[in-house]
Amino acid sequence: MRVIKKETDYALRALFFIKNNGGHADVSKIYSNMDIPRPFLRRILQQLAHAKILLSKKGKHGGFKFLRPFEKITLARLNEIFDKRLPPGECPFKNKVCINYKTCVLKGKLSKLEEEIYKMFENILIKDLWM
Amino acid sequence: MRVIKKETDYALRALFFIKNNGGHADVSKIYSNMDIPRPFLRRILQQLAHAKILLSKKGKHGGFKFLRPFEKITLARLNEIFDKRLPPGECPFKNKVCINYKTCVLKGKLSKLEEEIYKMFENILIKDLWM
DNA sequence: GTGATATGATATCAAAAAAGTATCATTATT
DNA sequence: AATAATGATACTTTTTTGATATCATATCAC
Ligand code: FES
Ligand code: FES
Repeated sequence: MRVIKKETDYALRALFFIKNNGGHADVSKIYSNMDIPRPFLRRILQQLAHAKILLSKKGKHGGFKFLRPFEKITLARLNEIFDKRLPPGECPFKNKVCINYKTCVLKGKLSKLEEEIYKMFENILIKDLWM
Repeated sequence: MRVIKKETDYALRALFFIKNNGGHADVSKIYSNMDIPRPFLRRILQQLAHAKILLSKKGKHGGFKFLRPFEKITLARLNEIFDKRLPPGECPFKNKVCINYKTCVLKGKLSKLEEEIYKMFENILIKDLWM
């Protein structure tokens, strides 16, 4: 079972590096210190900036830093950047599975299950995954 | 996020059908009543038999029936047939991610997370997903 | 025992998702 | 204006999932 995907994992590591680098680093710095494919890392950092976890700055002496204190970032928050959640009650299978979509109760139960997993993730701070 | 895969879903439905069919059915019967690709369904039933959820019988008047009462079958039990669990403490990524496998604590935390999800699954009876 | 009928085992193929790459545009510093 | 960083985004490769096909084996009716 794959709990999180590699993007989430890489993000976790990159954030850890930034924290240890005084809260600021650029792609080159992170890349030269960790075994993450550079263009992939770049895209991940961009997504973190997009998600307002990091703040990016272009040009010389640019790079990434935390937009807000990292202590409160949860796994849920990080994970949903890279592993999109279904809208509640939506069928996780590209239809055609249930005979009747309208009367199907399973899709609700499955999305409730995802909900519960996310609740679990809400209680996990990424800083605790670093230790 | 994909909580269960299609195989698990199909298995769930097939078992539901068998239950409603008096606890016994063969592939043709199930196939003609549900929208599951026949050879795929066949393989899934074989796996259920292998996992001792169903008992199979070959030849004329053969088919599948529950080996034990279905009431106690959990989602955990069903899911792990189709979505193999990592051995505890094992890295979910094909190595090369952590600088030092031996000192990595993350892999343990991730496998603990899977553990917790499974605990959740242990408390879900498949019969409750049918209702 | 033989033929029909069901599953067992397993190899292969196709589609989708995840992982990884490449490129050009834009902005900040000097 | 030149340089050095990220932004945006399209593309390719690899892996996983979903689906198929085939032959072997067991059971039953006759
Ligand atoms: S409609 Fe998708 S599970 Fe029922
Ligand atoms: S070795 Fe895989 S997560 Fe650390």
